[in-house]
Amino acid sequence: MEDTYDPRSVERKAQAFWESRRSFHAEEAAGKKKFYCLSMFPYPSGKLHMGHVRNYTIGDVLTRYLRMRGFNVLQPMGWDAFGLPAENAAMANKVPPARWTYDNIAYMRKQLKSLGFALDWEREIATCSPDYYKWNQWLFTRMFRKGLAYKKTGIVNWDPVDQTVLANEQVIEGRGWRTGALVEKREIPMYFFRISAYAEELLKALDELPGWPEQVKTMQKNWIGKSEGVRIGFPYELDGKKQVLWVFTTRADTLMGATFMAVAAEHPIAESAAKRDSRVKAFIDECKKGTVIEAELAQIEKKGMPTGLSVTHPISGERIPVWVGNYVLMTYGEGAVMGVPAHDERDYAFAAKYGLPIKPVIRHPLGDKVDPPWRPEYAEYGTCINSGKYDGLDFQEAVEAISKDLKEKHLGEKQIQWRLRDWGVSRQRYWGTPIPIVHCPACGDVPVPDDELPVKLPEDLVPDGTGNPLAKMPSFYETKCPECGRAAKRETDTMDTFVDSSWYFSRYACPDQQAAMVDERASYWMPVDQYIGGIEHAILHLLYSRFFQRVMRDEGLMPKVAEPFTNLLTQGMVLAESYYTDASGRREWVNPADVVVERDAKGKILSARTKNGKEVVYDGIGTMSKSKNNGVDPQALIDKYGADTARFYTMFASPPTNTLEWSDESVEGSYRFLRRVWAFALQFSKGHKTAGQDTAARREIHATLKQASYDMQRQQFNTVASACMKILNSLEKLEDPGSATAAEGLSILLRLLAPIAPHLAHDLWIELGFGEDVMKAPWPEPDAAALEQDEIEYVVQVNGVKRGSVRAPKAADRSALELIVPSLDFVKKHIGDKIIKRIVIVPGKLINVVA
RNA sequence: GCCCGGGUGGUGAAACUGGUAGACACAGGGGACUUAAAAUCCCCAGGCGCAAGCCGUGGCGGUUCGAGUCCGCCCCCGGGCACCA
Repeated sequence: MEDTYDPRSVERKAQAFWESRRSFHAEEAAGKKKFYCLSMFPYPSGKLHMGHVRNYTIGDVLTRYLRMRGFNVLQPMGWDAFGLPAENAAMANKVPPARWTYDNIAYMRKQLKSLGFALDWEREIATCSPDYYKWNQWLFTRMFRKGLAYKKTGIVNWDPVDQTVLANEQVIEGRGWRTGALVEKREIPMYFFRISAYAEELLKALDELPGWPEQVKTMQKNWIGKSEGVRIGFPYELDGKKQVLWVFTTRADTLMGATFMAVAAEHPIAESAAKRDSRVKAFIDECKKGTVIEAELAQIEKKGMPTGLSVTHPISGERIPVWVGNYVLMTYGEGAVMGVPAHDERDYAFAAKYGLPIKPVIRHPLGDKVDPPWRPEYAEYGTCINSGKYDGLDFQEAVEAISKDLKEKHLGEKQIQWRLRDWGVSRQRYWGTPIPIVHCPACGDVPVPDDELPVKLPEDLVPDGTGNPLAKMPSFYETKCPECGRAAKRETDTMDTFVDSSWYFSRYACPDQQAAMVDERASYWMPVDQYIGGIEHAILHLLYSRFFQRVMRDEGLMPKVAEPFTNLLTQGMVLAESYYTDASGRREWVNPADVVVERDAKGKILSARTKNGKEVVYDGIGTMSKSKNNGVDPQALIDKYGADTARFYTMFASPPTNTLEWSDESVEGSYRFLRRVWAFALQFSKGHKTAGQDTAARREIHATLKQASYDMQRQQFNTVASACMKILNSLEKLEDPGSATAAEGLSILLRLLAPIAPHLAHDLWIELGFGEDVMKAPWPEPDAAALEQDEIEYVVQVNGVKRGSVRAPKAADRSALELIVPSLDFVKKHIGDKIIKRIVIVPGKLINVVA
């Protein structure tokens, strides 16, 4: 073997070995227990960033570990290849998105290969390939026929200058990112997936996912948002016609305290009021300005305007004024709420602002009155007061009584309301899956027949930022109706890229299948046993995937699989600082690698400039993203230290679920460790082999192994890496580096290291003659005999504070210890003349004397 | 604003079910080797204190023989909020 560790040649050798043996090729095998390990596929943005390296190393460590445990492992890789950045790049460089995307894929594939991930590359897929998106279209047509895909209007961000729909990301402080124009809301027809039809099942099934983090399940539960309440009708007359304004409330017990109604700007009642009252029209127009981004809407000042209309209270018969409120969402319930200012914080603020009456109807912990300022107690459940026949009822009784009375009047009944909205999938963009619908003047919306799929996306277009180029391309959209044969127009919208990522994991099982979306091989591999990806996907991607799996199940594909992911590991984000220049009024993001920062003693940034002296603005720390240009490219790291160091370091730096502020400062240490492993192996290989045993060292090594095995199972890889270091420390301290203990320790070390730094482990395993393939070696087991000890060192506390320790024979029981401890000098000293009340003993560990 | 996380030395972190706070490293200081440097090796190291000892896991309070770990309130940071992926 070489005298020094040369990662380049070690890694080349190992990768050639794996390639020549197709080591990572997975095949369905009936007898062996399968394990499908999957990391979220990357968007081919150009280069890998540290988030990818972390994500894929986590997956790789797991699969290599499970291989050693004897599982039939599948770990595939592919590309989430449709999306907005390709269009942005196209605009900037005048290169078609297809070309840009395929180039990026080629480069990133090379990077992934150089990291030595145990991936089955024979199953690679790219979602922008017609072979793949054909099945998006195929499933869409099934869903369309079943009514699971349907058309209605949706609200989008509209850039009035570029005459184009903007993604939320392209709206910066209420303005279009390219034009700077104030963004408007616009209603357009779109297709939706009826995910709401599965709301109940998606919610319930969360309870049967023990392998998912509680955190994620809670987020999904809240997102689906099941609430039980009452739908209440408030009758009114408009232009001589009797109508009813419907609201949903979870607080029907407060109905008698309703003093106003608030409707969304898009509500029909608001629109009809606008026709009569120019002030209402002006207010609604005002509401329609700005973005559709809910995070921003939630923070704007709550404003309203009376419509001049009033409705009748269904119980009391009182007249109640109807307002338009900018805080009422058309997308939740029926776009109207009843205002009960005495018992709802938002309604209170609204009523206080506009001088509307506040009528307390619930006895709260502070009494019967509601005086300013608002107190959270006002919203608590309590007994009804000032509510006529409902006085004295508690929450549940009041809801029952009121909903019963409303039902008799046909003005209400109990209802379940969901927060989850149907999934809008239409995008007015080019680089995505064409929606397979033909618009026929006679037949309406007609799905494209199976034998005409896929509707292929032309790959040579270059978008210019003024809308979807497909809509300007007659050769794409001019077609004939599949039903009547008359001239018709193809849909030019494409699908949300979340559609692509909602089922790709099943396609990996059978990427070559031309005749079907998936085949029986998917039933073998699915569900994914371990899914790994960023916590940022906790809701949308994971929920959509759970929905799609059920749609596919109900379509007869993989009939036994409802949940796509049995176990979920949510990787913490890799964060980096971001900087921009603001010279032209448009933000130009500067990569942190190109920024020189000056800090004060506390680490606060004093000034930041680019390497050529331009002042930049610090934008805080956040997730590595293409849009903020703050991704740290791992390539320099790999070039300098090799893949094993990059892998080892990312695992060592923190546990997988932690967010990680990237710093490559301490990479050196990981490299130094791998070099030391090499150096020790070299020393061992040159030394004389002896049968000598070192009991103390063996105990250390096996104790460390025991902990490392446990940590491996609970996926805490940073301490597995530490364990490798500890074992090497023990080995280096051995008096005889050729001893049997050294041989045993090395064989344990290399196997622990094999999942994390596989190239080095592979090479040394062969060089030292342990075998021909470390991946085929069994995972090491700690030897119970090596862990045996005759004496135990007890920590001794007095009143919970550590004062010393005492060695006692392993066999010493409680009464023996109780006898020894009070006579210890340091115990006597700290007890003084106090009386010992009790002695707490934690077996094998600790003794606490309480005085 | 709403929902979900996180906060431990100068830094990344460890401490599994409440039981020795800071394992393992990085950066740092000191030393050895070297003509010198790199590399390597050895030693030191939470803060205050000569020491005994005291303080210390974002802050305040609580439960407990004992709290980084459990409970309550607050502060700060990150993720998500439906068209970034």
